[in-house]
Amino acid sequence: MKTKDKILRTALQLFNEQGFRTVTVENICEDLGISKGNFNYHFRKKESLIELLYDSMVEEVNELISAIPFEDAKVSYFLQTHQALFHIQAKYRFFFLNFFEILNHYPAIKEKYLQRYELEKNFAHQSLKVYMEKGVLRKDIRVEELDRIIDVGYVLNNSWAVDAEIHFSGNEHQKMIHYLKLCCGRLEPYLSPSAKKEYLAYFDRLQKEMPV
Amino acid sequence: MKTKDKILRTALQLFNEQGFRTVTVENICEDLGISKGNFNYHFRKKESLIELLYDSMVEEVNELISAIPFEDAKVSYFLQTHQALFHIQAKYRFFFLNFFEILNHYPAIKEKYLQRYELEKNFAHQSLKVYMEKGVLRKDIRVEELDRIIDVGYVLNNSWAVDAEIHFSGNEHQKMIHYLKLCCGRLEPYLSPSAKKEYLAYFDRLQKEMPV
DNA sequence: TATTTTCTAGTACAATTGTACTAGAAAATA
DNA sequence: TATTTTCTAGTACAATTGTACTAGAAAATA
Repeated sequence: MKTKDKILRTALQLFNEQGFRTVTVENICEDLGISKGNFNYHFRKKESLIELLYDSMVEEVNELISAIPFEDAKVSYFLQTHQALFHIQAKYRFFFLNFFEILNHYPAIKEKYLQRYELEKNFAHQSLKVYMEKGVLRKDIRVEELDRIIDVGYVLNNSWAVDAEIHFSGNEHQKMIHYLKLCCGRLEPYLSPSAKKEYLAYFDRLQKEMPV
Repeated sequence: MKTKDKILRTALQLFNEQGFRTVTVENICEDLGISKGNFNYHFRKKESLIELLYDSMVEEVNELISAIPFEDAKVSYFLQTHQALFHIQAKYRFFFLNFFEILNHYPAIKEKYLQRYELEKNFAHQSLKVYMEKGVLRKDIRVEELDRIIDVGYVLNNSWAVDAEIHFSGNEHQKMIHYLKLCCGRLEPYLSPSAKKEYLAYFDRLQKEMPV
């Protein structure tokens, strides 16, 4: 592995553990056993670390989204996608732990983020519409309620990691299940009976997959 | 107003605007037109600013909670209390903008926070139980769903301010309505018919109160 | 092999920041 | 009025941090 990649990997790890503000360039170098000069050769600015890591995350999310099967709408796909998304978010959790501060300090990242936000919101709207048409969701959901479901989803996706860091003490698998339920459960009262069965079955299965 | 209070007020304002990490002691002194030495006389540590501000917030929340009328359960009380809570949170929003970082850097605050968390969670459980008994909420809500409603409420309460800062552009009143709906709307599908009417009427009224 | 490019360590330094300390003004109290 | 307490400004300084720069090693290329 090249030094540049090692730096990125170590930075990500330390950022996730301590928050990006607390971690200094020197911490990263120390942890990695290289000199500050070496770091400086690969990254002139500390900022570029954050931006590169953000870009990596976005790339992973993009790959995930483009792989969603659209033809047949199933709750389990919804849950599966969210599960995968949560894994990516956990991998880059420093970004969510310092959400406001990062967006405030790195205008380039904020702009990218806001662009994605628009795209993803449209995407969510379309998805839910398809779900209603295909009978996964009840058809009598008011537009206002649908909007709220989407908005809440966004807030929860951006903040579950903080809650997990502060409150959750359990293994990674349990954490995943807990927050998946937390975020996706908002659909529960709107699911059609068959979809609700599928929903509950998904989590039963997930619970059994639990690694001892 | 005493210098000490002026410092607290200015600090709060700057923290809310720029995040507590960005704001230096010097910024506060400059904004206030006093010397660093003066600041240092009133507050030996920058930390104590944060802790005092946190305590003020908790005190205001405590007053609010202790004033909740318990005898007759009504949705509008639930909404009213949340509205008041949101005002307090907006007043001290720096705390929520830098939630993870503050809890991570100030163990004293984290401990206080976690203690409150337990208390408030029990409180929420009791409240919802009363609501179910008195027919505000449907009586067939599963325990798991009830837990989720409470957990989601907590996450949303702690993170709506960040979302507002990043995404919302409107006046304070509109902001309040938007995020009140966002957070409290999760009860909507569980409300009894009469309570749902009350719920919708509350927001209709709120919308009309709108200051031009 | 000779030359160029890539990489690493080490040093230096400016900028930032919190806070300790001193001197004396202003206010309160005896 | 004399004395004590509270408050303010100003200076000094240590600690932290990011990054520029130099010298030379290591690797790649001609």
